Amino acid sequence: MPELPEVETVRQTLTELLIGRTIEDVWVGWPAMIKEPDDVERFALMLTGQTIQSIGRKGKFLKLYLDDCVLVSHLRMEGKYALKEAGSERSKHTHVVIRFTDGTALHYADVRKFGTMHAFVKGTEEQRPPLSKVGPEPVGKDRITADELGTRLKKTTRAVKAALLDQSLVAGLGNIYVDEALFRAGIHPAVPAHTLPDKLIPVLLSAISDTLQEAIDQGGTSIRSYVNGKGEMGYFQQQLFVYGRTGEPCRKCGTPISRSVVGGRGTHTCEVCQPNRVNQKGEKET
DNA sequence: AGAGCTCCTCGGGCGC
DNA sequence: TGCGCCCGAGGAGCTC
Repeated sequence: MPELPEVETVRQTLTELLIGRTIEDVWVGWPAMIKEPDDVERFALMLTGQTIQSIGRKGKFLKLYLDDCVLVSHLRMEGKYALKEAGSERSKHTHVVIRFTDGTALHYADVRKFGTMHAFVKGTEEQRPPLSKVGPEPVGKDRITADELGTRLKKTTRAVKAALLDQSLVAGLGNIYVDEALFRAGIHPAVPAHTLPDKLIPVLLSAISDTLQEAIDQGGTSIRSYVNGKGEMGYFQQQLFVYGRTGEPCRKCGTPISRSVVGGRGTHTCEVCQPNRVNQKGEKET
């Protein structure tokens, strides 16, 4: 499932593959995934004749910059891009095909049909949803500061995991990396965000940033079906501490990894390495 | 503010 | 063993 590191890897591979290609026409087989403009014909018309200039990313959104417009794409659970020869057969789950003038075509496939695409006139995209709602980046030179992260976490009583999954609080974390980052920080996912001690905030930010950057360096995590724009798998799944390791020994202390539900999401923890402060006070059982 | 529902398909687990 | 059913997986937008 693509989170920030997978989207960043896709951004890098699509950059290699697509820059300079000019769109001949656009086929849409599942109109519901086109969110802007609301008319699919106009969506296709906006892209036709445009040349891909560069590809950016904001949180988990890809931004394909064309001459006059920007294509904003979210892969959600299982969205995938692949560059093919013109005339290549569409798979059962291919919902958008962008044909280029040079005889190649970009296929977008998505088994669950959860992915979305928006096309905006260039320059308006950051002011409009969905990009206007995306919070600060957790990696890179412009990443959120520990002070800012602390301020934001103080404002909510939700479980820290639920808060970190909120893309408007901080961008890019999904279910895999939030569990991994909280393990590395030694913080239990169910701890209410506003109760986190100040001294733990920089520890948490480093854990988030390091986890995501290491995953980017490994080409992402291939848990279900993720591949980058070239069809290659990632390797970070080999470094996971807790995600998907229910019952297996903790890599730090040997305690079996537990599974619970926090904020409605399957959650993986080492109950020894990640003490639940609420439990320690005896106020609430997990 | 935040919990709960919705979208969607597949595959795993279960019962017979 | 084989078939068919049900439910869980989950990001983000929506409602209440």
